[in-house]
Amino acid sequence: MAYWLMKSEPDCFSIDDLAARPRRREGWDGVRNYQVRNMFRDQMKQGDLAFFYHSSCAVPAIVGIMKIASNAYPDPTQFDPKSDHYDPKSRPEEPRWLQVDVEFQRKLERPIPLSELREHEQALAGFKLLATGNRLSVIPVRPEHWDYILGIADA
DNA sequence: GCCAACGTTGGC
DNA sequence: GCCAACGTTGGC
Repeated sequence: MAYWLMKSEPDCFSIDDLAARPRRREGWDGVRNYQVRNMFRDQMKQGDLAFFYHSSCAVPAIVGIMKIASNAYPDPTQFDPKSDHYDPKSRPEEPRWLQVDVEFQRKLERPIPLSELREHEQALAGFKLLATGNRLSVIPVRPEHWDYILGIADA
């Protein structure tokens, strides 16, 4: 089983929004980045766990945990002309973009701000969230980093 | 295949 | 709102 971090702007979709969904599940749609698409397709599996990260907001932070509730499948918004994520170049018989379903697990005891994670640079060496210029909305998390971050949350 | 221009992300 | 970093596009 693998661990991940997935970003969302809370003004758009927050962890509370996920917790309020029927069955606490939602499709993680709208990803339009090939690297993330490939991670969905090749590496992410149902049953994996992911941190929910709030980005582009007053206090960017890891706020909770969700479970990957499906394997990758075509993102329906790419075929919807009314969607902000519509991609006219993608064809249903050859979908370009994938999504997974996610299911709320729990919030952390407290949000762990990015600024606080940076104080643990040494323990979290190699964690791509802390790399400058990182813009991927889905990031793999090494098991030891996952455990370490949970330790910060409990402290 | 190169690379300049442009658009987007996301922290601050 | 600014700007650095990065991805994508398109001309050649």
